[in-house]
Order: sequence, then structure tokens, then C-alpha cells
Amino acid sequence: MFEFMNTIKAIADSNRVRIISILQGRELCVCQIIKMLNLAPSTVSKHISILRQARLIEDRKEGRWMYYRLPDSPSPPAKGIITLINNSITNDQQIIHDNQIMKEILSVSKEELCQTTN
Amino acid sequence: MFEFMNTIKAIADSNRVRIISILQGRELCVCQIIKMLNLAPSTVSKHISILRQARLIEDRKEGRWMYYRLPDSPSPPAKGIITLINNSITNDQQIIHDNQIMKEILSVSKEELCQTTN
DNA sequence: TCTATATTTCGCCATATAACGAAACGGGAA
DNA sequence: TTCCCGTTTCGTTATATGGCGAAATATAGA
Repeated sequence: MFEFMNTIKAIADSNRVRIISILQGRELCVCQIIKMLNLAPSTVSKHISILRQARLIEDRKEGRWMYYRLPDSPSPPAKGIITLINNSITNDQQIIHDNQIMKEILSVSKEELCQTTN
Repeated sequence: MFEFMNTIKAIADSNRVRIISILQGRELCVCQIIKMLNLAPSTVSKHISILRQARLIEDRKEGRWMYYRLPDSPSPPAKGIITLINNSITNDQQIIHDNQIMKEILSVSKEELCQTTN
């Protein structure tokens, strides 16, 4: 029960659902997620730590950059919830918009992107 | 997105997950749910109203009693979440205990049960 | 009508949570 | 080492949430 509730509470925030959604099939660095959500870096970092603690995302460090992705082998609750999110919000306006923004973000080099973020 | 988040937030509380779980395959009146959760009637009523507002439960009034059950035709998010709950916590200690308590509750007539609740 | 009882609503309090900015941390580069 | 920059941690603030008891509501029965 604790693990299940922990996982549910991790996605009981729309910004965290947006992070899970935008990580479908790709890996992103924190500065890209910050740009997408348009929130303060400290706020986004907190959201990410909650998702990671619930094992809904995994990380990889490369130099100064942290990359996040959906787990390669998600736990049963994580798998169920990621599937639920995908099935529930694919046609959502916000999610469609996020994907458009992400296209623009990915068209800019990371060096250029990050210097305007902090 | 709003509907999905509303449904997720509705189950982002373990007492409300316990209500959904104990309503599997049956209809219960409020006093029985109060007994099961061992919380104040006003608290349980609030939990129930949140679940109802999210269309995770339906009600039926019979005299002074309100009966609640899972929806006959749940909305897509409700269906997904109810399934997720069932798959995730069937072997949970708390849920097993709740089912035992519910057996005892159902063995008592409602008249006897409710007079000790309020 | 009046009373009793099941449930809900309201008001309050304590705690949890999301947001921010400032400061700390960690790794690359000068 | 020293500086820079991406990220995280910390402290604060505003709002949301869960809990309770008291009062309101609704209905059955005397």
C-alpha cells in the first residue's frame, strides 16, 4: 500500500504528469524540462526528485548534465501508472502543446538553451 | 488533463483507496464505511464526496441511508484507475484486514451497527 | 407536529505541498 | 587553484488537504 500510494502521490500533480509524458521514448536533461515547464529550476528539481524517489524515472549523469528517462524495467505500479497516463492524456491540449514546445527546444543546442535558463 | 488529474487526486489518499477497494462487487452504506475506516462521520462523508465528484463511485438513496457502489459504466479514467487499484493492492495487508473487518460489519444488522457510529 | 437518526455541510486547526530565491554542491575549463 | 555553470538543497511563504466537532439537512416513525 505504501509503495502504491507513494507512486500515486508522485503523479498527483499535473507538472509531474507532464514530465512523465514528455519523457515518452526519449531522454531529456534538466534544463530542457525546465524550459518546457517554464518553472524555476529549484521547483523542477523538486518535481524530478519526487518522480525519481517513486521510481517513475531514472537518471544518468554526464558531466554537468543530468539526464532523465522512463525506467528500462519499471516496477509493477510504475508500469501501470505510466500506461495509464499514456492512455488517458494523449489527446490533451496541454500535452499536445508540450510536444510542440519540445520540438522547438530540441532544435536548439543545449549550450544555447541552458545559458538562458539560469 | 483536468479530468484525469481530478481522478488521480481523488485516489491520492489511502483512505479513499480503501473505500474503492472495499466497494469491489458490492454496495455499502455510509455507516458501514465509517465503521471500516474508523474515522469521524464528517471525515468519511468528505472522502465519499471527493470520490463521487470524480465519478469513481455512484450513490443510491434509500430512506435515511445512502448507499455507494462503483460505477456501472465508469468513465475511461475511472475504469483505468479502478483496475489499477485492483491489480496493485490485492495482496496488501491493510486491504486484507479491511476485508476481514467488513465481514464482521456485514454480519451485524445495519440498525445495530449505525446506532454506535454516531 | 415532534423526535430520533443517518448523512452532509461548515468552521476550525494542524500538517503537507508547491512555488520561489538564495546558497550549496559538483564537475569542466581557464 | 579559481571561476563558471547545471543542478540540488535549504528556508520561507501561500495554499491545499485531512482531520475533528458542531450545526444543518433529510427522512422515518411516534
